Amino acid sequence: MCAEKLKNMRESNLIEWYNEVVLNAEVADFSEAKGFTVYRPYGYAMWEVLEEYLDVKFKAKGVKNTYFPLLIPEYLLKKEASHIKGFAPEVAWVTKGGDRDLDVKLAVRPTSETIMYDSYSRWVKSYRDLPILLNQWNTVVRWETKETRLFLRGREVLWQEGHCAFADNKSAEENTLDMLNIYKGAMEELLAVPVLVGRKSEAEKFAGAVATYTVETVLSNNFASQAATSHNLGQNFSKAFEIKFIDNNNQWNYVYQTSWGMSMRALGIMFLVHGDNKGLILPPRIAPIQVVAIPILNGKDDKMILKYANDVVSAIKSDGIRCELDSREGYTPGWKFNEYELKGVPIRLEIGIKEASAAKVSVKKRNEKEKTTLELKNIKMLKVALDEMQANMLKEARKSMESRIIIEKDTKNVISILKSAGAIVKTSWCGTEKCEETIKEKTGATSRVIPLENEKLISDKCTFCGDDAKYNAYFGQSY
RNA sequence: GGGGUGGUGAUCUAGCUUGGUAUGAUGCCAGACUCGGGCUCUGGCAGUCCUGGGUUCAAAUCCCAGCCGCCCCA
Repeated sequence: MCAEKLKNMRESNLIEWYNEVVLNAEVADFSEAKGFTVYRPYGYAMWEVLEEYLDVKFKAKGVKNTYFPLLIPEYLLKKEASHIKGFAPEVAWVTKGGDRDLDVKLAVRPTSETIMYDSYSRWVKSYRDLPILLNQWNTVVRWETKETRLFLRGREVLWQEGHCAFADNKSAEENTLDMLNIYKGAMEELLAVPVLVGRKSEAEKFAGAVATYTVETVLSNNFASQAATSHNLGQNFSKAFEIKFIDNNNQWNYVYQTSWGMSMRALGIMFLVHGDNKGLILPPRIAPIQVVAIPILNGKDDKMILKYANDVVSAIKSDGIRCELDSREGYTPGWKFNEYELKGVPIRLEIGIKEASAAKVSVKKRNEKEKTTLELKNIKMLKVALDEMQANMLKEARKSMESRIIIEKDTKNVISILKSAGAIVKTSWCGTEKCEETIKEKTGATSRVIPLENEKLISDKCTFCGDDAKYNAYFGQSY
């Protein structure tokens, strides 16, 4: 892709930029099945890093991995009323086996609560069987009818879904917040994307949940995007699915449940938050290639340069850094520079005769303009540089996020800002579904997140309807 | 549902008014180049011109029907 094409595109049309970059950086691709994404090795490698990070954190909380069926019989899906109501419009159905019609329609799971909780109801008899702490890495299908977007909105979602059951509500709530905290960590520590943490409104919460918690992000076009959610399901599902146990007082009780999920979408958000007009900029911790070394040959010292470059790369690898040497022939160094900038590789080393003969390397960081040089004996400094870059990216992203949030209580202003996606607005709100519906009609925006802490109200009255305000909340357009 | 607009190698594109089997670029392959920012040069590869039908000696081009995409309106 020529640089001209990307010029200023990020500022003028973030989504167009995003598509160009994700496709050309070979992160993901469209497929012939409309709305279904192909994750290419470079993109999938990032998912593997995220997966490993989360898996370790989940297991530290006692969660074990499991696998449940892809298909869910219709009657199971219908057991919890608000759940099916929420998902019905986007469920894909299997109605035939070969050319025979099925007696019972099978839903391709849009999420696995129902099929899992049916099993839970048979597994739980006593308080000794609790808690159940399970997670699965899988995909779910939701038949989106709006335009699909790579990573952000696809019909098949690659994710993890955790499903826990407890003897009491306190444990369930604690688990919900624990997981929310893990998601916050993944976004901020790993992806260097700052998040707003809090609760979803009645209208925005998960179908069948008592409370939904979210980590919400803010993009450079002032749209918000939900990166992960954690739900306290209370006893809604356990009552529908008869998940009962006898407690230590010989009393029957329904379990308290949670479910929580993070998907590939988190990566899409990261791309949107960190790129520039040359392409992606990957935070070092998620980057499949953290350092790329490009040999610059001159025709007469090639052997020596390549040997030196290989030695350098080995030394870097032995420090635990994901480092590659790109010695492909037929591509000029300039071509490779552009290629790796597009792919967002954090650090590029240039190794030619100048470097090889002086025992040093030229270093170019993806997020800085100037090239520097580094003595080979100090090569361990790359690790420090990567850590610094990771920290700086989060800092910069946080600054950017904060600059896009406006605290405002003037109704007219708020409406006009929301309508034009001029910012994310924090304001005081009554929190009712009816009020949110009106806001959506007027502006296209929705409530994104309600802070967890008890904050001082920006105003006593709801900015939108004038009733008594209950809490402050963030509003905005969203993907 | 109504209206508009488009469909040409893997990708983008010219040609269509005025019919004569397709233009250029990117790409891919082979090679050259003191290969330090997508360089340059040589040769080659690559197309059911969305599908079906019609008109014609002859259709990417004109006509009809259909399919698919995008935009606008309901």
